[in-house]
Amino acid sequence: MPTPTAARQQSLREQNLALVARAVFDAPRPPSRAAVAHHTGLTRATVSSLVDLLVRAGIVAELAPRAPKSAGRPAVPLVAAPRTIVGLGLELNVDYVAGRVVDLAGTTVAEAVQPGDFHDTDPTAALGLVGQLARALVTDVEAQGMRVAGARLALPGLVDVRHDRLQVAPNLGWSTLDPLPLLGLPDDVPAHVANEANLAGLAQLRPARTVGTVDTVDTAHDDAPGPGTSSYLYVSGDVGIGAAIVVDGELWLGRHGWGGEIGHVVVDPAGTRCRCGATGCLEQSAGKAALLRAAGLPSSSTADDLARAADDGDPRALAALASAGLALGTVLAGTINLLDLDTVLLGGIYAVLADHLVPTVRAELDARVLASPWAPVGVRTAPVSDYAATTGGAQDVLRAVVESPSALVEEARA
Amino acid sequence: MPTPTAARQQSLREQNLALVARAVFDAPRPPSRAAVAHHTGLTRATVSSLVDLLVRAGIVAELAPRAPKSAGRPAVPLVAAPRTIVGLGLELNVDYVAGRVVDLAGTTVAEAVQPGDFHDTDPTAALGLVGQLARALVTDVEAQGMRVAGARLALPGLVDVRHDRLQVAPNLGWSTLDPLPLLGLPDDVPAHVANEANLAGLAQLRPARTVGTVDTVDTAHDDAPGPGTSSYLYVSGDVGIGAAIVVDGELWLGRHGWGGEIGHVVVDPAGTRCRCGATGCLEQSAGKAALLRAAGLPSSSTADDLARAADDGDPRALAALASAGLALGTVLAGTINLLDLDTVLLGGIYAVLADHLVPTVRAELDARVLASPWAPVGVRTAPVSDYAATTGGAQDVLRAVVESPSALVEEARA
DNA sequence: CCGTTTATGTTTAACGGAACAACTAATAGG
DNA sequence: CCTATTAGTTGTTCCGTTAAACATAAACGG
Repeated sequence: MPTPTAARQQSLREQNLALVARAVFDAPRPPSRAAVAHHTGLTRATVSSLVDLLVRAGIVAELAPRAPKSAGRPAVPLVAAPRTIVGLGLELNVDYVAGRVVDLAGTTVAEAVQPGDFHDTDPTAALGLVGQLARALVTDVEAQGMRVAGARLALPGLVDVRHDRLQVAPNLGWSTLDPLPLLGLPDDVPAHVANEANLAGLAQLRPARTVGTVDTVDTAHDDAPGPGTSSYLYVSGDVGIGAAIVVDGELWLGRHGWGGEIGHVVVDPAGTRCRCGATGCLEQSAGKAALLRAAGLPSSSTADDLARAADDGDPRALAALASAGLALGTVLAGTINLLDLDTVLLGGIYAVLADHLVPTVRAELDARVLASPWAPVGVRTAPVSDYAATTGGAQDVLRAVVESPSALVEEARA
Repeated sequence: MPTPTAARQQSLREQNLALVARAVFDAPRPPSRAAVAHHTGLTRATVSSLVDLLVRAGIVAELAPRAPKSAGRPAVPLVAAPRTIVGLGLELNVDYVAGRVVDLAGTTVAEAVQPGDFHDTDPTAALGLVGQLARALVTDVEAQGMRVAGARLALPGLVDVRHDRLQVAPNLGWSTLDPLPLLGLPDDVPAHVANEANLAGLAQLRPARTVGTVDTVDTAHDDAPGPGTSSYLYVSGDVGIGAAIVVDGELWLGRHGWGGEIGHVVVDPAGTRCRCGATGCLEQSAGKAALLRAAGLPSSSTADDLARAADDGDPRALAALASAGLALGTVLAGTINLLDLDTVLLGGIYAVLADHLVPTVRAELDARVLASPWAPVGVRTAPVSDYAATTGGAQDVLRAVVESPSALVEEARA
């Protein structure tokens, strides 16, 4: 929701700074100032002036000129500045806490994971642990001269993004909680809370090009949603089932940030009772627990165990996956009928089980989506999977930086 | 999606013109230039200059100064200009064609309805009839000195808004069709096609204050969604079931404009076969035909007949409504879980049957919406009902005018 | 009755930012 | 070495907003 407010000269700067930054960030290869000018419609003069500001603010960096291949003055390639401004993504989930620091180039510059079992534990202790991990990451990267522009804490539950409050997290057994103060983050790191599946969905937008602490050659992901498909539905299966609705690169949050609770969409009104109090929720048909139970596996098994059983031809495993795929496909079809999205990305345990689920899901979508004859819905495995919410959280911080660079630009000028 | 483009000085004008126009249009009472300045954050000088342009373009009008009650120079009240720029909403439905002309003040200045049965008729003839009706309306209001800024044609089917094409309209028996050329509208009236339920949903945003061709005293609707609830889900029941997802006053269209097809969301995968080819669609549980059949009424009956039967205590009618309400509530709950909206408006036959449906729907929402303990979902009757899509279409035209007034402003200056 | 107060609306100069055009820079190719 | 070509910079102009002074029109209060 673009807050309708008075547009001043400064707004032009703001908007054009963001425009230029996006042009540099989204270009397939490092563009010159002239290329940016051509792409944005701004004049070369204006672009030069804006790029200078972005460079001084540490948002954009110049590369050494490439050996020129054609006539004319060689261009100065521009890239997203590496290791200057970074975002911090944090995640507290049922069986681990994790943090990841990502820079503007999309590189993970630091990360930390700590396994645990946080079901029914004390929120103060668990969030204190996240805070400890986060502070360690912050001091680490700040010692390397980077600046942490903000933090996002991903939680598996209903999160009121307006007030940064957790309403309820059934899988943690928590409710009504203000998590941020418990983290003890430095005051100059503005933090927000978000839903885990939402942030994980956001991470799919720009699959990291380089991973690790050393810059390496770009390894473009093949099955990454390329530019143009910046609208999709990301579905993440685990204990619960969450989703992210991403439209034109922006997350759908709804009025409070409670959007995407696909796990509690009804499959069968007469179905089994769900922890949420209702009956026949998707979670009861295609959640991890339901899957393992139907496959006859112990509840401590992993999605990999189930995948192996299915690969080995275990009939119960295959039946469980067929049934879950049907339920998932039914709900996805309804969602697509409502929202007219053209791509579904499967994440979490569904990414692991994709081989067995995708055919069923795809068939169900083809049969039930009214518009599928004219625009078939694509079903793919999500390109980013491990601790995706931390990546998404960090990227969300950086997105905010790129969308309104003037704060940093102003600061750099002083 | 705000197309990211270079911001020039002119963009400031554009944006601030729209800002001022909205401020005038949305104010509870005619505001002065100073009030607009205060509300928008612009200076009085800038507002004056912008208002002058809007007045000259025929978008805003000055009223005679009210007798002042307090000290200071009396204010000049500003209002949306009546009877200058108007929008034309057209609708072709199964049993009628209709057209409505609405001005910027929200007043219907001309309308025409012609009953008929267009099921399985020739599209060329039916659309020709709409065109005839439309041209008559245009010449009528143009003779009165008004200017038709554009037209919207509402159709009950899948409409590709990008290409103004009708993909399929099951209830009309039509498919793959470019309707606009068949209307024969004047070239200076830019027209677009849209889904009927989508436009009807848009009409709920600003219930018309005055109806008829003579300006009368404002009759504010009590159950109108006041300002602040410009986000809601509108559901329209008829032969088919359509919906409009309205967020912050804007319609959710999806990638192609096929959003809101709630009628084909699955209620019961094992249910009866639907015309769309799938099974157990909501339309088969809560559509008009299903309702009448379950109530034991002839298929030619109206919603009013059913309402009367229920009022009289007819057990079959009551059972039919209970069952439909359950199905509707289930699907709405899933929708709210996905989208986190806080209001549902019932339109079409559901408005007529509201007394019998609302309790069931509300109970289902309370039980199945995960977030309902923290933000109960409101269920209300849609304030605009008769030929709502024509009103919504006309308003959509005018919305476009207000959002980018510079075209008209430029023209007025020449 | 007339100055004072108060609020509305208009005029003026100044400022900030983008466009435009002319310029310099750096290279390939003949 | 000269020309064509492309990249980036510099100074000017134009445009829209702001800020502040000014004009206008009423109520208020002696």
